[in-house]
Amino acid sequence: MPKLSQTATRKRRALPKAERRNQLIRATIKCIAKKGLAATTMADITNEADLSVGIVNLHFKTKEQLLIETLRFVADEYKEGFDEIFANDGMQGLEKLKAIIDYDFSPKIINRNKLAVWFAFLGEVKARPIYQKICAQHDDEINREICKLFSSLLSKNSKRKNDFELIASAYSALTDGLWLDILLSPRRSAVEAARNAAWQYVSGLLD
Amino acid sequence: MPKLSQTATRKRRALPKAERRNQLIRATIKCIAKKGLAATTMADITNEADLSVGIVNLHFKTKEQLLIETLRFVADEYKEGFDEIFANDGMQGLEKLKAIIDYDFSPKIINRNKLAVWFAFLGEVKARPIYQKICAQHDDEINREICKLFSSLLSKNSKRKNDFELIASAYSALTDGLWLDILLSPRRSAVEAARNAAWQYVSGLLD
DNA sequence: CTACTGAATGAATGATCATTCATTTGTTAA
DNA sequence: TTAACAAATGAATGATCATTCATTCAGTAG
Repeated sequence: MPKLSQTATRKRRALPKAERRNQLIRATIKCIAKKGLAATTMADITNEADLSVGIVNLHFKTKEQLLIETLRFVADEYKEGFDEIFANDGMQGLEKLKAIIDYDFSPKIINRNKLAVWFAFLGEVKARPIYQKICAQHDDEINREICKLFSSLLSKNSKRKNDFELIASAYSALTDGLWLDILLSPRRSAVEAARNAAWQYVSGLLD
Repeated sequence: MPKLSQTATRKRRALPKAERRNQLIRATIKCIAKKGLAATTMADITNEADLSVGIVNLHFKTKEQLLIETLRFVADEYKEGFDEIFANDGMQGLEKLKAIIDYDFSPKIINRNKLAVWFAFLGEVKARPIYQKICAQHDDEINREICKLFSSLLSKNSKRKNDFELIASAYSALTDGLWLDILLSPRRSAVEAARNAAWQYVSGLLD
């Protein structure tokens, strides 16, 4: 029986592969947030994780692979929470949209480290098709869901009935832009203001 | 009287300092768009400019300095066009806002190379205060102007009279998000759709 | 034409960094 | 307990890259 946990874990303890990988990914997130994508080295990451330099190449073939899986980790994590809301049949229409907005500006998502990682990778997208692919995959699915949601919400509104695609993409863009805002100016008030701005946009559409 | 100009410029021709600097900045923009911020080397830049490796350190002290001035170049260029519109007293209120939207999605601004550069630097902002400072400076001024504009536009609308700050920041975030969208998915239709989305947001506020 | 100035060059340098792999050590099955 | 395995280590390696600076050369003044 291994007694892991708090108690002065000795060095060199072997961990299940999945755990080590997660540990390294978490360290990578911290490093990218602290030093930027361009400047984080393997040594930074393994120091942060308190492990030896060779370990990344053991669990991920290369640095590039670790970076890719780090991006995937952040993207998947967002998507999971999103899917959970969408799969909840207890909520309908406006209620569901409200839940999405709450989620998008909840502490789980508005974590400056993860925002920094997300935008660090986005910044390289034009040059690295693989990053683009990872980001685009989720974006497409999310956009489809948001589109459906607005389509049903607006079906009764004769004036905006047919604009739901435009509105859905504006909504997504607004969210991205507000996240960027929060990353750029981390005032305490920014998150609340951003949530209000998103909500105001939505409620403005529905009256 | 020096006779510079067109005629079959031989190699090694000395150029006014400002011209060389611009040439190097333009080359840097191309390289960042092509290879990403993390991967562009001095050699890439000087190759692109068809000059020797030593020249960056001659005209800019360091690579970092060149990068900073490249960011400033892109930021200043946007700001200049923006200021021109705002300084034009021939336009008022809604007309001015329309001009801003047209500008924000005009070919001059929607240039994928420059968008790529812009977001590449934004992606490093959390780690590099100097980039953050350059971006924030313009953003603040622009936000103030947009705020004033919405304030006057909404003054007659009793329902939204007091929301102009929230609306202004939502508008700016929307624009950023739409730019990011265009960078990520360079469909031909994206620019038109983005302009429409921005315009729809604004017109929705005013009725 | 000659001498002078300073812009431009690019080979050389030294620093940084990802990756490798022989060795060490923890874990587990027998 | 021991043998076999697998995880982890970190010194060594080689590649990449920013920066330097002695040299070359274009342009200009005398």
